[in-house]
Amino acid sequence: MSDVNSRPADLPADATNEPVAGHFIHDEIIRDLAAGGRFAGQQVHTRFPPEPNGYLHIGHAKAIVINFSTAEKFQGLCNLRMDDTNPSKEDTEYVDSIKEDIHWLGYDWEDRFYYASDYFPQMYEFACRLIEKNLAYVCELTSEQIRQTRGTLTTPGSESPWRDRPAAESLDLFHRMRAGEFPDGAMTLRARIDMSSGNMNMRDPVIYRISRANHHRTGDRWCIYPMYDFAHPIEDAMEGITHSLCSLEFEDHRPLYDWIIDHIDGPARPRQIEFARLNLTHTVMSKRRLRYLVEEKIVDGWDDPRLPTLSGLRRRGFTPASVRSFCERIGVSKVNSTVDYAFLEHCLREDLNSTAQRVMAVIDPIRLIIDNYPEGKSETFEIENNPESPEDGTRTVTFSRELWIERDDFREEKFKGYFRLFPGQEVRLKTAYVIRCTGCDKDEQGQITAVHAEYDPATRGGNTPDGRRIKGTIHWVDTLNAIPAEVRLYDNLFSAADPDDSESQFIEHLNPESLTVRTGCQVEASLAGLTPPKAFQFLRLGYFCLDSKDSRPDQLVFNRSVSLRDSWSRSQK
RNA sequence: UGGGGUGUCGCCAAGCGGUAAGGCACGGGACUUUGACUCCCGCAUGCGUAGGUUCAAAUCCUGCCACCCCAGCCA
Repeated sequence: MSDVNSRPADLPADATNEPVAGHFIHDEIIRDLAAGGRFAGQQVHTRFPPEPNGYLHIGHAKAIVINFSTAEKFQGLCNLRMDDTNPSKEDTEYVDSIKEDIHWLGYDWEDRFYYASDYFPQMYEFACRLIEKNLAYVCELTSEQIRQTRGTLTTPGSESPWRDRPAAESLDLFHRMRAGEFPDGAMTLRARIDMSSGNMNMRDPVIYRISRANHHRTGDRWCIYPMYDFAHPIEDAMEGITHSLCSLEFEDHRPLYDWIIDHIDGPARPRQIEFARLNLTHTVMSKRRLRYLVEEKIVDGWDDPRLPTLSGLRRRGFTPASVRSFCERIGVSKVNSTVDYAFLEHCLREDLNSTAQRVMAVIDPIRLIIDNYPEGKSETFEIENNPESPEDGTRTVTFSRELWIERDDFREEKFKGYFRLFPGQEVRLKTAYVIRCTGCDKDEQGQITAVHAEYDPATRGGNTPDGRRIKGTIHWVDTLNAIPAEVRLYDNLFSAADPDDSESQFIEHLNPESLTVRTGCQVEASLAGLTPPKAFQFLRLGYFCLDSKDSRPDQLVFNRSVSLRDSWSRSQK
C-alpha cells in the first residue's frame, strides 16, 4: 500500500475525522456537512416517524436502523415521533407497542419523543400565514369535485372557483373551519400552487380537512387536521431535523415538501432523501394484508411467529442483534428489491450460533434400549453448553439403560450415505458411549416401537481408545428424567416467493405447512421450570425459544426460530 | 402519450473514466463427539440495449427498451 503520508499506517481506514460513506445517503450527508454544504457545521439530526395505526414490521426495522444508525455514525441525534395527523385511523394502543419494538431493537430516543399533534397550534399558525401570503385558500369544492378538477396524469387540472377569493375571506373561513362552523368535508384549505403541474402533488393539494374524529391525544380540541404533506415538513422543521429520510413513494412529494419549507419561514430547512423500502420473499408486508391475516384468524394475532412483524419475529426467537445485522447488511439504495428470506435466517443463525446454549431434545421420540447396560444403573456426563464459547461452561446430563432418540435416526436397513443407526451400525451417543445397533421391536401393525443396541463400555465420553472412527453422532435424552414438551415447527407463511404476484390472490399462496405442532417431545431435564425469554440450540435440530405466550414452567412450549442448515436432507431431495 | 425514479451474477450490493468488491443462495472439497460451526475452491470477457466520445467506459454523451411510484379531504 502506498500513500503513507496521508494517514498513519497503523490506523484503520476510517480512523480519520472524515466520515466514511456507508451508502448513498451517507454520501449526501457528507456532502451536506462539508464546508459550503447545506448543513455545514451542523449536527446531523434524523427521526423515525411512524403513524400509530398498526404494528411495526421488519420493513420498519430497516427504516429505524437507517435513521438511528445514520445519526450515530455522524454523532448526531435521532428522534422518535408519532405522526398522528389522522385521528380516524390512529390509536394510542399502537404507541406503546411501537416504543417497545424500537427499544427491543436496541435504540433509544432519550427525551426526544414527540407527537405530530404537539405541533397542531404552530401548524395552524403557519397555515394562516400561508393564507395571508395568498399561498393558500379555502376551497368549497366537494371531494368529488376536487377529484374531477384535478385532471389526469396526462391532462392538466382546472382551477377551483374559490382559488382567487380574497385572502381575508379565506382566513375568516379558515378560522371558522377551526371553530367548528362547518360540517366534515364541507371545505378544505388548499395550497395555491399549480393546477397544470405534471406532478399531481402540486395541483393545489389539500393541506387541511375538517374531521370531527376524536383524536387519541387532543381529543376534540380540533376539528380540522393537517394533511401529511403540510404537516411533515413542519414537524421536521420544528424538531430541527437535518435529514428527513423516507421511502421512495414520497419522492414526488419532495417538491411539495420543499415548497412548504420555503414558504413557512420555519426554524429549519430539513432535506428529504428517499430510499427503497424492504420487501422479503415468502411473506407479505403491507399493513392491509397483515391485518387481513390477523382478522381472518389465519394467524394467531399480530405476534404470530410466522409474521414479519417485530413482535412476531421476537416471539419466533429472532434476536435484536440479528435483525439489526440483517438491516445493516441488506444495504440502502433506490432500487426496488426483494431480499431472500434465507438471508434473514442466515443472520439469525449467525448470532445464535455464538450465543445459544446447546441442549438435547428429541422431537419425534422412539425408545432406545441398551441391552447390555445394567438395569437400574445410572451415570452422569458433563456436556459443554456451547462449543463455540467454552467460557459458557458445562452442565450435567444423566444416562441410563433406556433413552429417547430421534425416530429418524434409525433405519431398518442401511442405505447409501446414511450413517446413523441401522442393524449392525455403530454410532456415538453424544458425549456418552458408542453403541452398536442390534435391531428393533415392532407392534402388530408393523410400527417400530423400540430400537435395541449394545454399548461399548470402553468408549465412555464418546471416545474411542482404539482410534476407530465413528462417523455418526446422535443426540439423546434419558427416559428417567426427560421432560415432555410441545414444539412448534415453522415454515414460510407463503409457499410462493412473491405471494403478491398479479395473477392470484395472495391468500392462495398460503403454505399449509407453515405451522406443525409436535406434542410428546422429550427434552433434557436441565430445561425444567424454564421461563422465557431464553434461546437454545436443540442439538442437530435447530434454534428454539420458549413461546412467550403459551409456555408454562410445567408445560413447556418451544418455537423453532430457525432450523440448522442441513446438507444431508438437502442432498436427499 | 404528463411527472418522478430505477436498471451490475438466482437474491441483495460495492463501484463515482484506468480495465467487475463483498454477502446470501448454489455446487465441490477439508475438518468435525452437532450431516451444525469453521476453512478452502468454484460461481458476471460481463454491468438493460444500440450507438458515440476516449489510449481507456459499468462509470461521460445520445437514442431506445423494461420495470416501479403518482390522479385520498391516507401516511
